[in-house]
Formats: sequence, C-alpha cells, structure tokens
Amino acid sequence: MPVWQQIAEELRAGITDGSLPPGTRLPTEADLTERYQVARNTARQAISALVNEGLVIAARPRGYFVRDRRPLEYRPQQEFRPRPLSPEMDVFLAEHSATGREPMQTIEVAIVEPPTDVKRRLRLADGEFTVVRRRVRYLDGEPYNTNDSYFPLSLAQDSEIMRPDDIARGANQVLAEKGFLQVRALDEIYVRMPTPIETQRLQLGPGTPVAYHVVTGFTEDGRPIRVVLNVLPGDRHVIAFERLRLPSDPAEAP
Amino acid sequence: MPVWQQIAEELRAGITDGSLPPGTRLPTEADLTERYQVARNTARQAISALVNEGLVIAARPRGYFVRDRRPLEYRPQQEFRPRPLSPEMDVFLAEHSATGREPMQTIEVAIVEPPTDVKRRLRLADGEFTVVRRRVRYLDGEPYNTNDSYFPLSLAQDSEIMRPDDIARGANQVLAEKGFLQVRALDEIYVRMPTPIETQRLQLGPGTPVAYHVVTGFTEDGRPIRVVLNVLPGDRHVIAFERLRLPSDPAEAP
DNA sequence: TAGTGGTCTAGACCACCTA
DNA sequence: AGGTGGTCTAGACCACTAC
Repeated sequence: MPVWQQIAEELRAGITDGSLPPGTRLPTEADLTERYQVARNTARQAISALVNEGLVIAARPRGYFVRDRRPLEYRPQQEFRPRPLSPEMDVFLAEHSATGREPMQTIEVAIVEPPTDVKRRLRLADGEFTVVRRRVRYLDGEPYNTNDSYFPLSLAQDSEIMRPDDIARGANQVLAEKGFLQVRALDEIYVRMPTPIETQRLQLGPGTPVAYHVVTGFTEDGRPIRVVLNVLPGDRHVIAFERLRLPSDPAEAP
Repeated sequence: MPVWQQIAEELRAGITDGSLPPGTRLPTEADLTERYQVARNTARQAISALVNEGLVIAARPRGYFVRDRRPLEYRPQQEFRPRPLSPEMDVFLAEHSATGREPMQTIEVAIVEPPTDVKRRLRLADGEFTVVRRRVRYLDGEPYNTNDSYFPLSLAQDSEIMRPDDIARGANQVLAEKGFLQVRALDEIYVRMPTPIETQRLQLGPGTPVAYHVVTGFTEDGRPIRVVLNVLPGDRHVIAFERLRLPSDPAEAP
C-alpha cells in the first residue's frame, strides 16, 4: 500500500472510531511530513483523499478539521400531504420556521427553452417554451438545496406562477384551479458528484456528492404538467418517504 | 483561476458538450504537460479532479478515458407490487433475467449483534441478536449493489430466512406466514462517498458516490420487523418511485 | 505578521500492461 | 520493450486570515 494511503488510513480510522471527533484539528501538513518522514506532497495527497471523501475540511490558515455532518430530512411526499398553511408562506418556509431554523429562499422566474431532459418529460415539441421558477433555499444562511420547477408556458401563462414571489397555496393548487389537477408524480433520484455550477450555487465543499431529484407531475389523463429538478447536497439531507401496502398488493418482499 | 482548474475545465467542457464522447481517450499527461507548458504534476492535478468527479477513468497503461455511465432503474416500490414469479428465483433475479442481462447474487447468512442504526430501528435491547442476510448482486459479472437484510432473531429463527439460498416468494411472505405481515415501509436515502469497505465490495472507481438506502418494515400494529441496508453505486442506478394522490389529500404542491 | 494551506516546478524511480 | 500512469522528493512562491 502506498505511503499516502497508509497515512490517510490512520487518520480515517481515527475519525471513524471517534478518537478524532468532529471539529478536531488534524495535524498540519508540516506535522505529517515530519512524523512520517515524507515529502510534503505525500502528506498532502493523504489529506486530500480525506477531503475528497468529505471527511475533512480545509480551513485555511487554521488547518484541517474533521467535518461535522448533520443531515436534514427531505420528504418528497409532503406534496401530497395536508400541511399547516401560513398565509404568504410556501411549504419550505412554513415547514422549517417551526423547527427554529431561519429559512430563506431566492426566487427567479424566466421563460426559457427547456433543457432536453425537461423537454422529454413534458413531451414538448421543438421550440415550445416553458416557465421556470428557480429557487435557492437557505437555512440559517446556508444554502440548503436548489429547486427548479418547469411548467409548459401554455399552462403557467398569466398565473401567479409567473410572479417571482412565494405561492402560499402552492403552484399545484394554481394549476388545479385552471383545471389541471396533479394526481400522480414520478420521482427519479440520481446520485453523482456536482457540476462546477452546482458547487458554486450551493457552496459545496469538495467531496460532497449530490442527489439529483427529478419529479414529473401528471394529471388524471396522464398529461405531464410539471417537472421539478432538485439538487440536494448529500451532506445536508436525508431523503425520506413512506410506502403503504395497498389492499391489492400481495404480501411479498425482496 | 489556477492553471490546473483551467485545464480541467477545458476537458470537462469537451466531455459534457459531446466533443469527447464516452470511451474517448484523453490526452496523456505528457501531452498536457507540453500543450499547456506546465509541470507534469499540474497536468495530473487537472486530470485527477476529473477522476474524482467520476467523469474519467484511468486505464493504465493505455491512458485516461472518458467514462461511460448508464444507470439502471432501481425501484423501492416493487416490494408492494405484483410480480411474475419464477420458481426458485427471487425478485432481483427474476426482474433482470428478463432484460437480457446476466444476474447473479451471493448470499451469506449470519447471526450477529446488529449495528447501532439497525438496533435503533428494530427497537432492540442490548444483547438481542439479529439474523442478517447479506447479498451482493451482480449484473453481467459487475457488482450492482449490496443488500443486507436484518431480522430479529426471534422472528427469523427456524425459517427459510436462515438458509443461504434464494427465497423465491420473498422473505416478507415468510414473515407473513408466521403472522407478521408488513404493511408499511419507511425509506431513508443518504447520499455520501463510499467507505473503503464499500469501495472494495462493490469495486467502485474513485469519484463514485453511493446512495445508502435504509428500509424499515412495519406490521399493522407498528412493530418493526425488518431493516434493509442497501448500498447503491451512483453510477449504476436511478432510484425511481411513484406517488399517487390519495382521495384525502388536498390539491397542493411546493 | 507569522503560519497555514494552495499552487507549481523539475526531477526521479517504479509497476504494469499492451503491442 | 516501451510507454503509461502511480508514487515520491525537494524545493519555491503565493494568498489568505487569525492573532
């Protein structure tokens, strides 16, 4: 095993077995260089592996620190659940103001030609446009996730969806009032490393993967009316949902 | 912007815009060293960033190659769905043999003291034991995911669950026949970089995050009877599920 | 302003696989 | 056998920020 991996392994062991609890300062590069009698680059390579795994964070010039991770719950299902409504406050804001954290979101609305994955899911023809509501959500000033909702222009036009404000009753309610009630949603979750743009928008540290959560909403007759692209930093979320056995289901499992 | 990031950015752009399609060979380190007039380590740092992002793979000594990624569908919901049963074949095997891929799994059964997260979810006291069925699933010879199912020893004892074989009708059916019908499941999905053990067990390349999918199954009266820990490599899966609007739900959305 | 990590250079030797 | 990436050394200068 290469020297740098041995060094990394010793530090990793300390982190996982609790002898280096979150917040602990790691030895400096100079310390490691001397302790293991290696070149500085070798010590750096060891630490950089830990940084890439998301275990350690560099806080220049104070040194490297063991990272503290405490994910939040993220429930795709809340969409179909009753919720306490505060006037002028949407789901995200309402949910988290209860837990004592300071929620905030930026909203930006634009009319755009949709990206290909959105286009396909909304079954749009070439040249058809969409309305996109781009939101970045913050909790206690830290970016929490991004949420880009796409609607066919024909459905969203001249509705509250076009206004860059919170929609307290939710965009789906707006669509429902126009005759498009969403009764089914398809969720897809991809797990990958972030793009540089996502890294910037969400202020991600190195070694932080993201969940890319795509929701497609359908009406009763199977028409897609809404696609949401969520980007959830892995170190800040647990995705949770619940499944109930339907009366028609057999009693089986993998 | 540091030189190595500029180099990485140019290569990344080529990969994402399609001018460097999957399978393409990247310039060698020597090429980059000369083209950008930098030291070899600088070129290496650029490429290593791409490797860490999972975009590129090193195939020594042939060079670096643009990675090909084609995820498979993973549906937690299949558990509550009717499925075509082939005798002696469990869900995983039955599902994928249809698609022309070669499924295979290794099964290992053990009686263990459960890890703390399992213990908590099964509400076990100290010293209580569990039966764990550890499976590694392969498709066309490549590891696909791991699936460790934990059952309270008292429930699984003296049942087929203890035998290291496929259970064609599913472990849940076995439990149901003993009077423990699972009617509800709680899913939690964590996104993170793999541990070294997971890296080894799933033969993960660098820069491959995993989804850690925990399922807790409950009976009608809320007793937890089963915890499943799935580890899904991000480059090999899409997690997909569907949500239906219940009659009692309001017509709302985030 | 001292000390930290961030970047970069210029060399060296090695293991491994493909041709 | 030759070329590839993998590892490592020994230096250098810089930017940032806590003190």
